[in-house]
Amino acid sequence: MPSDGKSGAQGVDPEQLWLRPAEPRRGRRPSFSREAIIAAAVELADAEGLDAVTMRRVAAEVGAGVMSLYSYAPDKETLLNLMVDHVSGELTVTDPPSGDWRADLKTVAHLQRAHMLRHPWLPAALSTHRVPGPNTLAFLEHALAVLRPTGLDGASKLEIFAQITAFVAGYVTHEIAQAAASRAPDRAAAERRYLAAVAADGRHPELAEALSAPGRPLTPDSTFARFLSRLIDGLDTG
Amino acid sequence: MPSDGKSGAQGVDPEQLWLRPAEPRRGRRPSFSREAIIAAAVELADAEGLDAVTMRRVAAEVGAGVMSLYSYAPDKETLLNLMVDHVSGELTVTDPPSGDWRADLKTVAHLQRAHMLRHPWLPAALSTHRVPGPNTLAFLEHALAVLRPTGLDGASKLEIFAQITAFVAGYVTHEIAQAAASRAPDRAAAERRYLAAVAADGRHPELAEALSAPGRPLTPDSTFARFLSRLIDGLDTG
DNA sequence: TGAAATTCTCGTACGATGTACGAGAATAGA
DNA sequence: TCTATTCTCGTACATCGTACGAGAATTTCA
Repeated sequence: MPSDGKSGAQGVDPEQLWLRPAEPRRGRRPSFSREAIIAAAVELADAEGLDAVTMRRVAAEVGAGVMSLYSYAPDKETLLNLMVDHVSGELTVTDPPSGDWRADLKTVAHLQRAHMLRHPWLPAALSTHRVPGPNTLAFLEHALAVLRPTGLDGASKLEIFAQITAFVAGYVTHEIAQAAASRAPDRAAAERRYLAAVAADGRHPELAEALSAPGRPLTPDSTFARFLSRLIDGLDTG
Repeated sequence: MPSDGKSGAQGVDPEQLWLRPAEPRRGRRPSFSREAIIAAAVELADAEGLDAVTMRRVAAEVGAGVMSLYSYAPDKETLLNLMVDHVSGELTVTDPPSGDWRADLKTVAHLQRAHMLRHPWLPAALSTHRVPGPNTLAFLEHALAVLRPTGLDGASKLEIFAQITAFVAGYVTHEIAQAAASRAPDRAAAERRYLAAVAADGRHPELAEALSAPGRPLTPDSTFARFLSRLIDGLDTG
């Protein structure tokens, strides 16, 4: 499924990427498949993070030469887009909207959060690679259906979906950083010591008090639900 | 202001970074300054984006050899942290909290948005480099003072500030992407054509309708204010 | 049945990046 | 003046994305 797809500007051309028919019935048959390459890249990212996804490592994983990858994706940025849409295939929604659009929208966001926690590289990849593929569009279609009862116009519905997604990505990014910090106790302790030192300098009384009276520790689940409710319950139709 | 600062784990050690006294009164005197290096890096990022900030280019800008930079910052990640805190110096707040903490918190968020629009690389840098320096902590101190009337505990106040910051960063990221798209008309047109093609395939009726009935175009300013209000007005003290 | 056209494979090579190393220059205290 | 300390920076290396082009596989056409 190769092609040269000349593109004048920078970035990824969605038409070249997603609307390409599978025509070539001549010439040497492909030894690999786009699917296998994407799957290998996703596996790498899941296991070792986005930085581990190099063309060389992906090629080694599928047993191909490095440059063979370029027959299946014109460049790495495209490969990242393909990865994002690939995992978005897990976001399949079976239930039709219930009619309670706020509840449905919260379900959408919870699905997204679980999805991003399963693929921790997603928030970072999403922030730079935003060419929606078929799986992403299927999920968008569902979100728009959920928002139908609001009677809002198209631009508003799209904006709400984009903002919810951005919110979830931001939240999960933060959540993952916290979790990583607690898995590196040395670093977390160093940060606590640093903040304590700052709080003790007398010029940060509010910080000092906040650190000395922390209150009950917050769980990511309930905090997420709380912020999400605030955001969604505040949405008004019209 | 150099040092070797051995750090066992990965990442940046906040104590080594921000709590270092200026002791060395022996040996060759520095030819440059941390300030000048950071300023040059920020200038580069403002003008050409984060990718333009390479050690070589920063060094050239300051008139130093590449490796001289490493006397002022142990590695590039540290330099990015320094850049973030450097520009956060612009976030100085003079007015004390008014007592209307919701209004004050909205002002905080609007300050952050203006700040990030002035330094479009900030959201990306923030998502990976989160070791708060003195300027960041000063702003945090102000935010905590703003939240005092809520009577919330420390962890909740810190969480609210983190979430507001994440929300603003997410919003501005999106806003910048939109603006960049409208500055690359070819790409925007290609994306529109692509979405129109998808909408015409019959399997995306909601998307088709959303695109055909877009409604009044949304301005970033008012959309931001609207989402922010939803988020903040929904916060309850208790 | 060739010959030509097409398509995929992948070794080699190039420019860019972050930074380790260590020799040399400058400064301070003895 | 000697020695310890601190900063400067040329060289070198591993790693990255990917351009190039020769060779292998397969189809189409004469």
